[in-house]
Amino acid sequence: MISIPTIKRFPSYLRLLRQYKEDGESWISATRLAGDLGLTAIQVRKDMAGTGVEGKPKVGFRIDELIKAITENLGWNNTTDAIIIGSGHLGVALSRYDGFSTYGLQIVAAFDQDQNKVGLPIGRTFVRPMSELKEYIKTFDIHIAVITVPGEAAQEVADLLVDAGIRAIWNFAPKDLRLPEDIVLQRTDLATSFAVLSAKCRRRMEGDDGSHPDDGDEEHLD
Amino acid sequence: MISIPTIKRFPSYLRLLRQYKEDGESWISATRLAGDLGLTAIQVRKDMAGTGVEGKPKVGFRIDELIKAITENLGWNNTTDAIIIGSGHLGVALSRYDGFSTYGLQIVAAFDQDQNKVGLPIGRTFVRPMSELKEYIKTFDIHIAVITVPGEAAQEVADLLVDAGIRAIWNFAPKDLRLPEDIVLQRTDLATSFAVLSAKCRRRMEGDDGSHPDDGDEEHLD
DNA sequence: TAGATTGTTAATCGATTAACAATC
DNA sequence: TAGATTGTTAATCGATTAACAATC
Repeated sequence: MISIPTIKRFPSYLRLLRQYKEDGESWISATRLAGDLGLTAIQVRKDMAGTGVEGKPKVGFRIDELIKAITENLGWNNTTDAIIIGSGHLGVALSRYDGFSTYGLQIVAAFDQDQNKVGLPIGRTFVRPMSELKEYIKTFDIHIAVITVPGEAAQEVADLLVDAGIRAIWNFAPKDLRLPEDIVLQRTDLATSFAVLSAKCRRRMEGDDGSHPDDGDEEHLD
Repeated sequence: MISIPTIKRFPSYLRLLRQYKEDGESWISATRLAGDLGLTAIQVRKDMAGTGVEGKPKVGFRIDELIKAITENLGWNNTTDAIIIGSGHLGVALSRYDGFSTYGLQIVAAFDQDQNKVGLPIGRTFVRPMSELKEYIKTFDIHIAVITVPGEAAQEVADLLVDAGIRAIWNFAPKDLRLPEDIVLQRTDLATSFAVLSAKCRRRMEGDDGSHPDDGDEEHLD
C-alpha cells in the first residue's frame, strides 16, 4: 500500500508530467523529475514504484503511463460529486474554483444557514437552506462534504452531515472536529500552515545551521 | 528545537486552550487535551515539554501559561504585515479573512496584474497594480507574501517577489515553485489535500483492516 | 496514603537515504 | 562497450509510543 507521504507528492508529479507532455516529451527520468521538484532521484523512484509503472534503464518512464497510473491511483479518473456548507468568502471561492475539475471533484450544491444568502447564485448552482441538506445528501447519494462555516458552527454542521450519511469531510473551518471513526476527515487548516511558515521564518532569523530540507507540505498541509 | 510535527499541532492546542479558558478553567491535564484532540497523552506531554512550560503532577498545566508559551513560540504575539498577489476569488477571500488576526497576520495590500481589478476595494485596502509591487515591498519592509494567482503565473510572480527582497512566500497556487534556498516557502495545496482525502476514501472502500490513525494534517492542511 | 499525573529514557515504527547489482 | 538509469535491499534518521520512576 502506498504511504501518505507518497500520496502527497503525487499531485506535484502529475502537474509536472502534464507539463512535460504539453512540451511534447514522452519519456522522463527520475533524475529530472527529482531535479525539477527539489527531491532526490531515489525518492522519486520509490514513489514511482508505488504506481506499478516500470521504467527503462537509461531512458526513464513513459510520461503517459505515469499520468494514467497516478490519476487512477488517486481515483481522479472518475468525477466525484461533493457539496459545500458555508457560503462565506471562502465557500464562494471554493465553489467557483475551476481547478477542482482537474481532480475529478465537482461541487454540485452549496448550503448556508443564513436566510439572506439562500437563493443566491454560487458557482454553477445557488445557495440552498440547511433544511434541505439531509434530503439532498440522501437523494443524490453524496459522499463528500466541504465545510467552510465559522469555527464555532463547524462541529454542529459536521454532526448534521454524519447524521445524513456523509462518508468524508474536508474541513476548512478552524476547529478540530470529533467524528466517528468510519468517517474520513481531511483538514485544510490555515492556522497550521501559517504556524509552519512562522516557525521556519523564526529559524531563518535565529541563524539555523545550514540544512534546508524542503518540506513541500504543508506542508505541505500538510 | 521544536519539530515541525509538533509545530503543526500547536494551533490546535491553542484553539482548545482558549476554549477551556473561556469556559472558566485554569488548569488542564495532558490526558484531557489528548482526549479532546484524538491524540495520546504521551504525545501531548512531549509537545508541551517543547514549550518549556512545566506541569504539576495530578493537576496538569496552567492554561494561561501554555497559551502564552505557544503563542510566543509561534511568534504570534507580534503582528506581521503581509501582502497578497492575485485578487481572484481566493485572494479576495483570504484578504477579507478575519481569522488571520488570531495569528498576528495582517494583509496590508493586494496586487493584481489585471488592470480592471486595480483600484477595487478588497479587505481594508484596494487592489494595486503590479508595477507598484517592488517599491511597496521595499518602502514598507514587507517580509511575507501570499500568492493566489493562477498556477501558470505563480513562478513569475515568485521571481518578482524574490527580486523585491521578500523573505517568505505562502503559495496557494497549484504550482511547485523553485526558489533560492534562503527564501521560506510554505504551500497550501488543495490538490495535495484532496489527494489525501481521495486516498483515505479509497482505502475505506477497499476494506482496510481496522487501524484508523488520525492524521490531522493535512490533514493535515496539513 | 493512594492514585492520577508529570517527565524522561528506551523501544518501536516508518519514511528517507544510501549502496549496489541489473539493465538497456 | 560504456555509462546513465532503474529497482531492490540495507542503513539511517526522526517521530511516535511504551515503560517507569518521580511527584504532589
